[in-house]
Amino acid sequence: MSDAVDVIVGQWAAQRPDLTDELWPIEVLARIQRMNRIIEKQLKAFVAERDLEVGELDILTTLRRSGPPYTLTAGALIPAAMVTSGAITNRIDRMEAKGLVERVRDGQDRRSVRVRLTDQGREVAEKVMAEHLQHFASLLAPLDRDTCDTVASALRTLLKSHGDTSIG
Amino acid sequence: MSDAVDVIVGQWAAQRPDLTDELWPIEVLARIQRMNRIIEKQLKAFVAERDLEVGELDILTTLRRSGPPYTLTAGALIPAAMVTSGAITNRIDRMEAKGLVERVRDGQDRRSVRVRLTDQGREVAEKVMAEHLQHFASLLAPLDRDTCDTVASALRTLLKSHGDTSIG
DNA sequence: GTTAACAATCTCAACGTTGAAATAAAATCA
DNA sequence: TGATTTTATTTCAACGTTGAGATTGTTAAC
Repeated sequence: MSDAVDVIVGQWAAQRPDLTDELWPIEVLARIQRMNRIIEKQLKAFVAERDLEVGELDILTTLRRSGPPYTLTAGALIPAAMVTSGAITNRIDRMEAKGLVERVRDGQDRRSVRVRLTDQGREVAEKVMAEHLQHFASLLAPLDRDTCDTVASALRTLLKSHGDTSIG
Repeated sequence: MSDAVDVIVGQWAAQRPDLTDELWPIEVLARIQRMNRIIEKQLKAFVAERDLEVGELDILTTLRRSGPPYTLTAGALIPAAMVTSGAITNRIDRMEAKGLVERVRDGQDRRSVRVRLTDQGREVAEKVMAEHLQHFASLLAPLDRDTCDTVASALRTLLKSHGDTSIG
């Protein structure tokens, strides 16, 4: 059976037979793009039920998994989230208003802003992360673990080749 | 060697050992998300060199691969692009201003808008698509064809399970 | 043939991100 | 010390998308 990308590739093969041998990258990359849209849509619904935004969940989990004292500089959050500095400032603003994080000026380097999970923020993070993992698992239901491992490994190779090797 | 997602998973395993067995979905889904950001960034640079937007390339290629007369209704473009109707309207507006497409009112159903590639639009599509495929291939350089096929197959299964089986 | 239900597109305000410029602090060097 | 460069964050206008509602046209029911 075919998915939407099979249809796309089939149309190209019919329209431009000369390109048939060069369509294979679409099979991978277009599927990553389409799957990403599905993930984002699912994630949006998931966080909406918990009064969060997708970007806020991102900050929440990044701070939680960094371990005590659940504090990172704004700058460290940029590569972790793969967004620009302006987006991080906005997210912290919103989360600070919600009481999930607080800004702490660094005594050593007053240019830096240390973003710290509040007690409430940590509570939310603990609860949401467990649910988030179950939700994520359900999205992968049709694949067995071996297949997931194979895909993960290939994507790791790809990400490394594009320099996505560190988050700080 | 490890990528950014390995670091993330490692942090979680250290912080929440009780969740260790449930982290595997991250290995796949976080990598899809991060790879998607890289694809989008690459694509943005690619189209910028050609005076296009990513969404415009999407419309351009969708119309081209639909075959003569290179015409689809606005509604048909929605599932193809996986965006909302408002986004399609905006894209068509911009592309019409650039002379890449034209709106043709359907004589049969005057609610419908048929979006047609202009001659210029088709010329751009032909040229850009070949370059686009080469660019896409270069993004997958570190993977061999068998691996690509395996990943594509797994993602196809995933997409089908989420109902992404048709584009119109 | 009129009314109601449905369908396709457009409108528009709200939203989050980008990217460049501004601000402010620290580090480097003369 | 003072001047310059570098670093960290914030600001802000522009941009594209979303999602709800408005608009316009079609189909179905009576």
